[in-house]
Amino acid sequence: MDILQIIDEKVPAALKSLYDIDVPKEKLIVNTTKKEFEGDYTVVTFPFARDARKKPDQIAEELGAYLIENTKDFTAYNVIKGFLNLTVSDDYWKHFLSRIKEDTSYGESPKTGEKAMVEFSSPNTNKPLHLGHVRNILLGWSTSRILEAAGHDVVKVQIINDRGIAICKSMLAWKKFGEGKTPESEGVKSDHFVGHWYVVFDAQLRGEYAEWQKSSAAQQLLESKAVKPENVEAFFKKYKNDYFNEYSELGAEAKDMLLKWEAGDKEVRDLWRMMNGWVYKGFDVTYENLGVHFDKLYYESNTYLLGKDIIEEGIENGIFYKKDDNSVWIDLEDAKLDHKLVLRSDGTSVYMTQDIGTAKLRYQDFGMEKMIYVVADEQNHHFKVLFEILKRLGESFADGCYHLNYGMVNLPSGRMKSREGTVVDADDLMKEVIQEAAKNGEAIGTLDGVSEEEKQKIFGQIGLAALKYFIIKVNPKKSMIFDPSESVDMQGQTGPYIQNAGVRIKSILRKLDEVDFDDLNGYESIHEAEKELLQMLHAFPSIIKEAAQDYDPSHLANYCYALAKGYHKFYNSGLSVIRAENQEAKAFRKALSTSTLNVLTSGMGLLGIEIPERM
RNA sequence: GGUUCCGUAGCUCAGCUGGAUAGAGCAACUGACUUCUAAUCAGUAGGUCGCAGGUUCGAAUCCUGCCGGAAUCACCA
Repeated sequence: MDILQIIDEKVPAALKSLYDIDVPKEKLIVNTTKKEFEGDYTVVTFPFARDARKKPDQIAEELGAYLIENTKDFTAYNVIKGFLNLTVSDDYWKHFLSRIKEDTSYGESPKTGEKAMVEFSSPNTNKPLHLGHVRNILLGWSTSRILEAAGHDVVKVQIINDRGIAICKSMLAWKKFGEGKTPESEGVKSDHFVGHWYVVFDAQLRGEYAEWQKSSAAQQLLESKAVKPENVEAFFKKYKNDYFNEYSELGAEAKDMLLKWEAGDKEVRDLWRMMNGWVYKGFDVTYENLGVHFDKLYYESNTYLLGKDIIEEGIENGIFYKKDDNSVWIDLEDAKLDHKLVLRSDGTSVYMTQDIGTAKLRYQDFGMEKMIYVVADEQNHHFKVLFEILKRLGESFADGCYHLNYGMVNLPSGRMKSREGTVVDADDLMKEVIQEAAKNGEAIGTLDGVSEEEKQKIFGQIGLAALKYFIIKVNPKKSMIFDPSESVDMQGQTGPYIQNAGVRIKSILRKLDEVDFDDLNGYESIHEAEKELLQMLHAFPSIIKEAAQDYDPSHLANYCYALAKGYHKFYNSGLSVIRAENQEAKAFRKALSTSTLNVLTSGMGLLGIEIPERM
């Protein structure tokens, strides 16, 4: 039985027997004992003092004595200022180690049968993926894996924003200026090729806008708005969107294209299919390189009309109301969310309408109990409203909806801006970290005998580990500063550091001769470095549960680092595995090393990080 | 202005439902490789946990108010 369960049961029983008091669960605080004190687990006795009408020190003393007396799993205790430090028997630890040493699924919970859907990535199809997507994808992917490990059935989906004005801009620019060029003809990765035309469009538009600013129409506008000369520049900067909609020729053409698309115009649809095809082909490569995939893709072009019928129905049920101008709203004031428009006065839908419809469609497709949206925190409000509406519509999964919001990724120089060309491209980024890993690897020279192909694979694993870990170790809620030079760090609290612990173990296991695992039961006196590892290994299942419950992979990332650090420490502590003092020690340390490797492999695997054979 | 999130070492971050003297990494400095992979380890130095109150045996953690930063509050997507 799990030692923490034993404490959970025995301590209340002891208090009942000693003082005839009943302690509620939340008053029982158990921590791992701090390094500077003797013991493994600590019970805090302050919360019992009032009911027991005794001093904490005395309670701790009596409780400790009782536990030693009545359980075989504790061998010693000490009391310091109301803290009862318990020492767990070596036998318990040896049994624990025997149990997990060959269990590669250690840490996973049994299947709950509960179905969870995770939506992540969900890019627009007008340009390649960038650093912001990378954070999103890594969060979504690892959260999916963690939920699986916690026993859920997980469906990984994305909604691809494949229609709208943005893609029309790329399409229009290619049509006008592309001269029939293709990704193949230019030798460019196909999503980057499409992104190029988006940039071209913006450049053309800016040129057109600059010209227009000198026109009489522009001057008239300035006069009518009474813009002062010193404010002209700022005014035009802000006015750009209005210009696009009201004056721009290119804007008119793009909007015309969008209308034609909606009308199903064959030429526009063909162009759209071709350019989106290019984008998907490029995305596939990026996803593959990142090591992620999806179970089901939803396309906005198929879902953007969904939800209208739900709104119509909701009007009849009094959930929505219609204004005089025919627009449809929902009153969410009692949920402190104001009123929200769900259908425009011309009857067309907005984002919210579509999301309501898509949610329902997904429920029809999969019948999930949980629905996790991995979307940046700029949309917090949107999701609050969405979930509230789903609740009022009586959707069964509404309570299981969760917005996994994460903060923006900024550069040391500030926000990424596409206009200023500071957007960090996902493909470039991966290439850079892998190059850095290769540079370091060649310098260290540990792979000198390895084939070139194998080397490239390993450098890829190391580089990606550095990048992924750098991003995933940060609490999602926090906006993060992404310093490219730090993201390629391979020392200290990094992915490669953790990989290195695993690689060390693999190297030892390769060289280790046959050992009878049963011998570990005869091992005497577990050392401190070994004990620390055991305690950390012991905590693994609860770390996964916690990460799943909080939808926070960073817990797991930090845990993996602590475990790797523990192993490096053990490794350097003079306790040799191969040259262990006897067979018992060898068996014990082999089991300890194997277990650590298994947990590192599982834990890092849940983060989407592999541990290479050597490095 | 309303709402939400954030503020911990020079920098990047941990710190679980309140628990012992607030921890890591980077950068700086000192040491350890004919050793089981030194992408490692041991050590030195670095702090008014934004500020002020409150709750209590105990607060970085919970509550309130300020200060500073971010996001959002569209008949945009």
